[in-house]
Amino acid sequence: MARKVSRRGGNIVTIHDVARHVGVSPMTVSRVINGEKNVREETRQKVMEAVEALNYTPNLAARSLASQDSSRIALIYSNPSMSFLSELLLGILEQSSQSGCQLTIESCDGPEGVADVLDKLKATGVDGVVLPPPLSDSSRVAKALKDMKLPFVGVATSRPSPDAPSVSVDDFKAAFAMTSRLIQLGHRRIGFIKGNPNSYYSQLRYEGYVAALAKAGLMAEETLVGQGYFTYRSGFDAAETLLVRADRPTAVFASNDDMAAGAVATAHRLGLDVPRDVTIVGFDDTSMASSVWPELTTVRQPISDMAALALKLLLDQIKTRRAGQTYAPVHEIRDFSIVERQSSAPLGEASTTE
Amino acid sequence: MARKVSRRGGNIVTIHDVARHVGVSPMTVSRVINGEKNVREETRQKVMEAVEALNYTPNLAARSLASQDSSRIALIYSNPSMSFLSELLLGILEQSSQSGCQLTIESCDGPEGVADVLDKLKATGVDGVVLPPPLSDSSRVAKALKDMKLPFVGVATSRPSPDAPSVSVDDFKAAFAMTSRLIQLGHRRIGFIKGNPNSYYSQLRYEGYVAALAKAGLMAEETLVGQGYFTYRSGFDAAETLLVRADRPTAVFASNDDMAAGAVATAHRLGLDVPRDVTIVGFDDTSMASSVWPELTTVRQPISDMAALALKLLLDQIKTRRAGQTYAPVHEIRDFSIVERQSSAPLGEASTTE
DNA sequence: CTGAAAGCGCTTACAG
DNA sequence: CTGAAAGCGCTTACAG
Repeated sequence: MARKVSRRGGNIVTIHDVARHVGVSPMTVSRVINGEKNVREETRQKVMEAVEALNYTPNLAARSLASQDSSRIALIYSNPSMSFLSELLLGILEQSSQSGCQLTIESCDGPEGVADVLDKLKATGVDGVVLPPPLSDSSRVAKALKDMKLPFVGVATSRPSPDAPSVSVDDFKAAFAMTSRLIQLGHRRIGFIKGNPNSYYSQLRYEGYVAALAKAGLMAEETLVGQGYFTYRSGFDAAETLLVRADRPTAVFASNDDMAAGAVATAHRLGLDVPRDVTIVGFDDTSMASSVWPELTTVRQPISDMAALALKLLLDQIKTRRAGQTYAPVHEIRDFSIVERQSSAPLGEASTTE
Repeated sequence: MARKVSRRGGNIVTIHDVARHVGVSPMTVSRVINGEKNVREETRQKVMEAVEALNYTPNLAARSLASQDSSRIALIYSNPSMSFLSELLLGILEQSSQSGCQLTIESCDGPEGVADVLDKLKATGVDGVVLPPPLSDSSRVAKALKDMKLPFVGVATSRPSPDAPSVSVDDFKAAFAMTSRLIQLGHRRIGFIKGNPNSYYSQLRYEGYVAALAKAGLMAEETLVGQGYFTYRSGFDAAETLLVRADRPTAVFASNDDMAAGAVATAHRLGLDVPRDVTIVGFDDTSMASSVWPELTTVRQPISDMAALALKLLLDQIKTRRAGQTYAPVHEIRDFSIVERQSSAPLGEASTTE
C-alpha cells in the first residue's frame, strides 16, 4: 500500500524524520524552523542541514491546525482597472502562498455593494479583508468592517482608516514630482486628467499637480483639466476635449495609466504624434503602461510589493488580536519613482526615439 | 483566556458541536458534509439543519491534514497577455479557495525557462502544475513534467498532451466562425494578424480564418496577413503594414484582443475610423476588449471558467493517482461565442452606433 | 536549552 | 446506515 507516499511524489518527510536524522526531538526541529531563540547554535546548524538534506518542508495544514493559526483572507475589489488588479493579485498570491493563508476573492459594485459581500463572507467565515482602491478609501466600508470586528487592511489608500493598517504611496508627492518633471522638460501648458471624484487619492494627485504648477509660478487653468474616472474610455474622452483646441496643452498628465493609454489613443486619432506633438504621462506603472505604444512615462507604484506587505500586516493584526493584545495600526508609505519611457519628451524637441 | 475564540470572531463551531446538536456521531456529520451516500435521509436533513443553524464551516486545515489531501498547486506562466493572465487568475483563485488547495505562482521566460522553475518547485514541494499558453502548448514542457511525474493540466491548449487533462476551446472553429461572420457582414478583403508562430493555437486560428475564406470562395491573400506576437505592440505594428495600403482590407481579424487593441490604435493614428473605415475584431474577450474604445467585437473564450475547471481536473488527477489508480486524462472543450461590440460593422455602412 | 504529553478538527479504516 | 478508535503533522503549554 502506498499510504505513505507523499503529495510530492516521494515519501513524506515529516518533522519526525528530521528529528531522528539529527538525534533531537521534533520540538527542537520545530523551534529551529520557526526561528525561535532558545536553541543552541550548534543544534540549530545541524537541524538546518538535515532539513536541507532531507528536503523537508513543513506541512502547512498540520501547522495551521496545531497553531490554530489558519486564516481565511478575502480580497474584495470593486471595478478597479484590470491591470491594477492583476498586479495586486500577483503580490497577494505570492504572500498568501508564503504565509499559508487561504485566499478568497469577491467583487462588488462599489462601496454600496460591500454590505452584501460582507454578509456572505460572514456566513462563510473569514478572518480578514484586503481592500484595494476605491474601497480602501471608503469610510463607509471601513465602518462596516469595524462594526463586524473584522480586521482589514487598505492597499494604495490615501486616507487610511485609523483603525486599520495600510500601505500606500504619497500620491500628492508623486503627482507633484511628475508635474515638476514635465515642467523641467520645458512644458508650461500642462493638462491633467482627473480620476474618479469619489476617490480621495484622485483628489491628492490633482492637488500635487496644482502645487507643482504653483511652485513654478504657473496657474492651473481650468480648461486644461479634464474629468476622468480611471478608465481607458474616460481618458480617451477627456483627452479629446483637451487636445482638439488650438491652444492645446503640450503635455497631459493622466492620473492613471488606463486613462493615459486612452489619451494616447485620442492623440493618435487626432493626428498628433506622441511625444513629438504632445507628451502624455500616466500613474501606477501597471502592465498597461508598457503594453501600449509608445510605452508610457509614468509614476511607478510598486503595487505587487505593496499588496504583499498589506497582506502581511493584516496577518500580523489577526495574530495580535487572537493573542488578545490590541493592535496598533501601521501605516506604511512606500517610495514611488518616475519611470521615463517613450511617451514624454522635452518641449519642442522632435521625436528622435528610435 | 480566549483560547477557544475562533478565527471568525465567534466561538469555533466544530464538527463535534454539530454532532452533539443533532445527537449523532461526528462521523455521521462528516459523511453528510462530504456528500457520502450511506446516510439516512432523515439524519441527513437534521445534520444539514444543524450545520445551517450553527453556521458551521469545516476547518480546511484539519480536513486536508486528516485526509492527507492537501495539495500545493503551482501556476507557471510565461509572458502571456496580462489581461489574459488576470482572467485566468480570477478563475483559478475562485476554485482554489473552494477546493482548499494552496496556490503558488511562478513566472518564467518561455518554455526554456521552465526547467529552472521546476527545479525550484521540486525543492519546495508541489503536487501539480497548471499551464496556460504558451507553455501549455510546449511538448518540451510536457515532457519535463512527465519525467518528474508531476501531474499537470493545460488551459487553453490546442495541442493537449496525451498524458495530461486539458480545457480548451476549438480555436479553429472559433476563428472560422468569426471570419464567417465578417464575410456575412459583407467584408471580402479581410486581413488577419497572426499570433506567435511558436504557438499551435495561433496556427489553428489562422487556419480557421483561411478555411472560412475558402468556403466563401475567397483567397487568403498573403499581403493581407500580418505577423504578430500576441502583444499590443505587435498588433499595432502589423496593422500598420496592412492599413497604409491603398487597397487595405475593410476588416482585420487580430487573433487576440491585445493585438486587436493595438490595431485599433494604429487605425486611429492613420486617421481611420473604427468601424466606419475598417472593422477590427479580436479573440479571447479579455478585459482589454471592453476597456478599449471602440469596444472590441471578439471571440469569447470563458477563460475564468476554463481555468477553474482545469484546476478541478488537476485536483482529480492528483487524487486518483494518490489512490494508486491510473488516471485517464480528460480533454474538455468549452464553447466559445462571438460577442459583437462597437468595433465591427457591415461593409460600407456608416458608423451609426450611439 | 531541550523534551514528553496532549490536542488542533477532521477523516480513514474498521467494526457492527 | 452508524459509531469508536486511531492518526494526519504539527505546535502549545508545561516540565525539567
